[in-house]
Amino acid sequence: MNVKDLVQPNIEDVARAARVSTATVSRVLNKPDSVRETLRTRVIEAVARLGYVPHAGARALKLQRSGTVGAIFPTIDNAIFAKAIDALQQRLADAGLQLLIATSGYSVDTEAQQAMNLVMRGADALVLCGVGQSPALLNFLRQRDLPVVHTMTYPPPPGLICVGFDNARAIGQAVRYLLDLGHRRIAMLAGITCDNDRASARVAGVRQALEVAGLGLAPQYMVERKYSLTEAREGFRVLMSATPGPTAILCGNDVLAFGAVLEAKAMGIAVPHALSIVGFDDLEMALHLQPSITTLHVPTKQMWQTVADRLIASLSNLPVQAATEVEVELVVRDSTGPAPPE
Amino acid sequence: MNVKDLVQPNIEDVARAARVSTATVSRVLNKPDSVRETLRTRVIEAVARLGYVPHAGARALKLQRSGTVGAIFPTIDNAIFAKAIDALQQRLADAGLQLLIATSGYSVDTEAQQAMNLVMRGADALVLCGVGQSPALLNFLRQRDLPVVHTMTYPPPPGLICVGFDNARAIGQAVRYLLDLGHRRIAMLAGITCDNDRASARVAGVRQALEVAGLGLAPQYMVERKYSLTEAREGFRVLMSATPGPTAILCGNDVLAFGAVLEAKAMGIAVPHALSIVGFDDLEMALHLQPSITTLHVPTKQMWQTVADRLIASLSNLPVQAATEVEVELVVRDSTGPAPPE
DNA sequence: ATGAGTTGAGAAATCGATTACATTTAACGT
DNA sequence: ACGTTAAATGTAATCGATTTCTCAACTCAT
Repeated sequence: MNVKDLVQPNIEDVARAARVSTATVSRVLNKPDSVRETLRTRVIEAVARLGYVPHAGARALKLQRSGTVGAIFPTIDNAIFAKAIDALQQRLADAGLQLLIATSGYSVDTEAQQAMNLVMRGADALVLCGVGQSPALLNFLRQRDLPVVHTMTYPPPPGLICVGFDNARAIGQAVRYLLDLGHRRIAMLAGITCDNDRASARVAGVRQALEVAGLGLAPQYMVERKYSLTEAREGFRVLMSATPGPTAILCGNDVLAFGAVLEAKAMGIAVPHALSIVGFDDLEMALHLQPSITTLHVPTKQMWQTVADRLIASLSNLPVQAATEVEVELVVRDSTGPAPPE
Repeated sequence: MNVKDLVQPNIEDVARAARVSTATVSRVLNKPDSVRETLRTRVIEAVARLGYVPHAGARALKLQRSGTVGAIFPTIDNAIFAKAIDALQQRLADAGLQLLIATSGYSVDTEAQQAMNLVMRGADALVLCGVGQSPALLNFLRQRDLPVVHTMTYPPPPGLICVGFDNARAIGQAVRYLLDLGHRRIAMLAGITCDNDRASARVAGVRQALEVAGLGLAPQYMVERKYSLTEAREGFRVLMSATPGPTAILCGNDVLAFGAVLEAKAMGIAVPHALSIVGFDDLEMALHLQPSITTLHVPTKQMWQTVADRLIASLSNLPVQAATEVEVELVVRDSTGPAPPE
């Protein structure tokens, strides 16, 4: 028992060592100004000497909040989410909040499970990607009255708090840009749309913009692949095997675009002279690859800082703007150009 | 109060709803076989109906463990760490453990702070990168008798548990390979070595291998830059401005190598004919870029699964192998070739 | 039908930190 | 020096889940 006490000192051990009550120790730690100097230094010294660290579980139990925010990402193996986590974590840390991260692997069931997990671990609020959660999960969260911020989509269904952008409208810009360049045979290398409302919205946005121009997205001009270079290259080859081949390809995100550009180079297809390629996200690499990639710039850092701000406001019981839109704009680089002559 | 009860039901609410004691509810949740069928179904039904989720804080308080493992990475904005997190998380999840992630931004002070944070949040064990932690932190962890696994380095100082590889020896392979190709003017584009024992070891490994060959690493052939494409390109230009310029460049990791290759292309330097470039890590992109990049392959997934296994063993009080080495091997691709004639 | 043995379920103590409330100490004016 | 008031500190109840200990109920052999 004596040994155990040494290993994990609790507030009582500190109190004893400083010859004060536990209440005083707690006060020194939480509102130092309410304790007189002499005792305060005694307590601080005892804390340091024993290596005391408050037990967050006990604290959460008593306070009914954990100072923790949970976020569920589809994956973290994608620079766009890595940046998101960085931005979110920093902003939350400034407000004294700790970020708990979980991944769903693009499955709504895993997402629901992870959400439960985070709630159980005491998350005071949650961040979710998109608005395509399982109804059971959304009900559960509503029932618990837990602050939730949805992201990466806009506008949200009524009742949801959301910071994001309109995926369909954003990619529509790119479609119109390609149409203006004279492209008519436009294909799409999309992400997996199942369980992913953002990927779906991007496809829908392409369809819609093409229809406005009296065109369509033929089945052989539409391929879905996972977000990896290998998958992208393979999907690209499938698209290029259509006859006639497309003169422009819109990609579901930059990873797919990188794969497309790299495979085009490997196949000896000149980009942009024979084929235009457009990405989505504007990862760092998009600027550096040769050719640099025309893509839709998402203000990731700003968006996720805003997400953090909404969370902080929610947790302070301040009024929160339900829907916030961020601007996505087309960045024209070297991977796109006029449609080749017939 | 009634409303509050509805929002966050506790075990007592469930017990009341199922007309049993709280002990029975707990038993149903933790060892279902010890409760008779009739009561068990009543409890399960009540749990589902109320949307009850056990309070992890209260549980941790009573059980004196949280089922949680903390990991501190320098950053997550680097595919190598993203992969690491994925592998670690999955393996831990299989064992019923939740991963808590924190980042240090390559600062030992932040690392120590985050470690405290994770300990406070109840982490039952910790994963740290390298062995360059602050002495204060190492003392604290030893004092608390907390299982810690160090990674990405080998061999560890006595007393530390570690899964990793010998950074100096690994990069030594690459140096000898370049020497064999006839290179004599070999430069290094290193990561920031301050507070980073892995980056330092890689530099030391290059120095050592060059000295064995009777060569050295001249100051103008050595540059440190952050792990970003923009920084890498700038650092590359600095190295190439030396006279005479190097014929081969070893990079601290693949991100730096990507930057070097991209800038070489932009500057019209032929790789590998005029200049050889070697990376470290073997990220997916290394294979796909043109030219593909010669690099040191780190078995990331395997390594991190082993880390998870060591953690799980520690937490089960099983004996744990103190030091485990994984193999790093040179993967020769298109970014390296014979030294150009004088 | 009775008692031994077995199984199932409840009552209550416990984990560590916080804080309302009670009590002590200090400060100050007269 | 004394009382009054304000500030500082202590006492003990509380948060929710687990588990030991205890007791009740049931099975089965005699």
